[in-house]
Amino acid sequence: MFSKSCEYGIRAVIFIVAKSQSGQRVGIKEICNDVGAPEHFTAKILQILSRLELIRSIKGPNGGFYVEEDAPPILLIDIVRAIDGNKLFTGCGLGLKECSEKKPCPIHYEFKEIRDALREMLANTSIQGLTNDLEKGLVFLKR
Amino acid sequence: MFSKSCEYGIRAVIFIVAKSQSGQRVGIKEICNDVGAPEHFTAKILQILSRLELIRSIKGPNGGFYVEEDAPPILLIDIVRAIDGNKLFTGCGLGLKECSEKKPCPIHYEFKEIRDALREMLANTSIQGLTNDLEKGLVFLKR
DNA sequence: ATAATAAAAGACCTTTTTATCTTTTATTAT
DNA sequence: ATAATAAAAGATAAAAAGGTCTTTTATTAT
Repeated sequence: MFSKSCEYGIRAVIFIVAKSQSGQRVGIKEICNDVGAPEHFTAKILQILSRLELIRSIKGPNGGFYVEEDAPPILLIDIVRAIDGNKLFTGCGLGLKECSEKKPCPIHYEFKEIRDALREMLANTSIQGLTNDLEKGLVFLKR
Repeated sequence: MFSKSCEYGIRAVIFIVAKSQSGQRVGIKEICNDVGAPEHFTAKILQILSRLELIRSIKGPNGGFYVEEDAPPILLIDIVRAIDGNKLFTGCGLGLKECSEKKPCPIHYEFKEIRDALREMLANTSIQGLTNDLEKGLVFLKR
């Protein structure tokens, strides 16, 4: 469904947000250890998110990744869009270049429903909301 | 969402079923022309479906691909399973190896809903049902 | 039997994705 | 200023997905 990049990205951001809520910055090493992701690969993904200012980073000692206290919630869809683009939400289910209400592919309407439900879900789910369960140990990020 | 293989496979089978309904067999060339798919690549996909007996093929002059009149409906999920496997229906949204009700990832439940809806849709949609709209020109397979 | 046709199979190539290793840049503490 | 730290950036490599080309096998019509 999502690319590896996106999976790592989401997992990393969940971890970063969780740590930020207790006021800590986290280094890429710790992130990748705790989230089970390849370090340099994930670093690049976080760079993208950092450039888009979805997350923040600071270099040097005591540096690391974090999100600001008063930052608006990060939505899953923000991360997916940033990393995988929005072909997932707009592309044809059968891979046709031209596929629309006017010239639909055979599964256009069936597929649209699923896609819309997915987009809705991603647009309504904030990372901040997910970290609660994580801290309660109800939910896991590794393995 | 689906792999290219799967997209080509579905498109090809829709075309084959449509032709079969008017009693014609179709060669791989005609299929790929009409469906806009790479020939040899698609041929291999159809071989897989043929081995699984989702579709039939006959070699030699007047040969080609077809489905039998009285064959049970081919469901989208049959094709997806045959080509992409069922990771789409069982895999974790965040790519965790271990992710279940007992040890859920942070988006386990949200993701499950979408995935189930997708599976349901694929399990309830038959190729035979899709070809009607195709013949009526309501729906398209190329471009 | 022979030639023609069409799928099956195999070898190979290209592109994209995923992953690693190295160097550079920015920041901090000493 | 210097050394240490940590992200950013760049180069390279491995793996997977996507795609092409050639040969083989089965079938049919002549």
